[in-house]
Amino acid sequence: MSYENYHHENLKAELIKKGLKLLDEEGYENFSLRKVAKACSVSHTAPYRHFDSKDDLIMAIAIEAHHKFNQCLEEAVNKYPNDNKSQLKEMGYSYVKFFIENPEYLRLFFLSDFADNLKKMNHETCINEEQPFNTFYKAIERCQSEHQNGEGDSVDPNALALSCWGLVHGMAILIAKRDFSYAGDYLELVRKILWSGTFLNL
Amino acid sequence: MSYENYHHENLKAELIKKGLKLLDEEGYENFSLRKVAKACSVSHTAPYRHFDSKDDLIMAIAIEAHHKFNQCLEEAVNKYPNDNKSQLKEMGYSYVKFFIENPEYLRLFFLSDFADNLKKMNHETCINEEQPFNTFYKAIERCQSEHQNGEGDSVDPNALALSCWGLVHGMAILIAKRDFSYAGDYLELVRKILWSGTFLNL
DNA sequence: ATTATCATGTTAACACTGCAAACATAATTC
DNA sequence: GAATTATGTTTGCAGTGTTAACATGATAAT
Repeated sequence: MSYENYHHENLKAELIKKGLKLLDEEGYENFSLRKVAKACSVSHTAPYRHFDSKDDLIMAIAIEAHHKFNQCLEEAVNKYPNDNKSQLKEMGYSYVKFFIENPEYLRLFFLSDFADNLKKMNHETCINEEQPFNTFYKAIERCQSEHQNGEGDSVDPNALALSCWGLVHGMAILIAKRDFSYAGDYLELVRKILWSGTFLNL
Repeated sequence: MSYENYHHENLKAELIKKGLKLLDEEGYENFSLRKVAKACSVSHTAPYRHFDSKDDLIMAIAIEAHHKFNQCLEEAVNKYPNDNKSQLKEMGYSYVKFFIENPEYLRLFFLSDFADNLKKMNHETCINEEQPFNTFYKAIERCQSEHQNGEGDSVDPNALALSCWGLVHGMAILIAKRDFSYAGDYLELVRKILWSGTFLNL
């Protein structure tokens, strides 16, 4: 009993898809609801049947993008099923690579106003998405416990997590935004840093 | 022969000042030329006598903010006139502290579209501002040369610079944007990380 | 000194934006 | 079959960046 084209079959999904594309192509500042609507061949207020506001649509787009990101990180983990340290290094590498390949996601993930809203919302609704970095965080925790077993010296777990995460996060941003200029292959440089023996005490 | 109030004495400076304040108070997304103009008690097109566009004004504001930032970093350097490593650590600390205290500058510095424009512009005009991180970068170079003298092992200078800068940059962003949640004193944690003996091979 | 020019402001108008209200019609429920 | 819901359109408003036409204070040229 398929009603092909009720009005638009599945406008909500298409808005997200075309929105993500628009964001990629024209940048965050040039993103507009009306353009997305036009891309879907629909009136400029139609999106309001599916999203409360512009930020609401952007949030949906961001969640979609987060899925890609999480998938990317999980693939890295699966490469080394039994080696926590290698997992973390590979994830750090994928982390940087992801934002080099999708620089527009940086703004989408971290620096739009909605980012705060996303945090609030998820507290109430979908806990799954609350920490898009769950995978990353867990790997750090695993390394922490492993490391603490090894020696008596108490390494502050928070310090380890922050420095670990901060390093890849910072490198990703510096490279993606081209604030750090380097003649060679950036990803190779990152790989060298992460795989060096002294990387963050690991 | 001072003509107090030709029309406005020094509107350009006031636009930058009030603009910076507006940016601080209402955030990047809520910043508008018309609000700045109103804050200066002037018509909404008056800014166009001093700035080509909205981005042009924002850029001027950003340069102003960069001055504050550079000053902050230089003060850190001056604390340890003869100790390169301590300089770098203190700068890293100030780096993070600055963005914790001025979170709105994160967007202004790194994630607005204008950031790219700023880079282009400075290539042509004011080279001084091209690298707002000159101070930071130089300190890294000094540490590099010092370290390389010590041992024969060749530490890739680029790797050292990227990991060093990336670490503080990433921590600053994670903390300022509250992506990294921690019960204690963030700055104390950062201090611990930077002053730990194994910090980035230094 | 008068005149022309420049600097700095204002007002009017345009296209674009997010958003709300009133309306239309397909789909679903009772 | 009637009432209700879901999804779309049209209309309208306030706010935005930007341009053009105009006014006038300040400065330079003659």
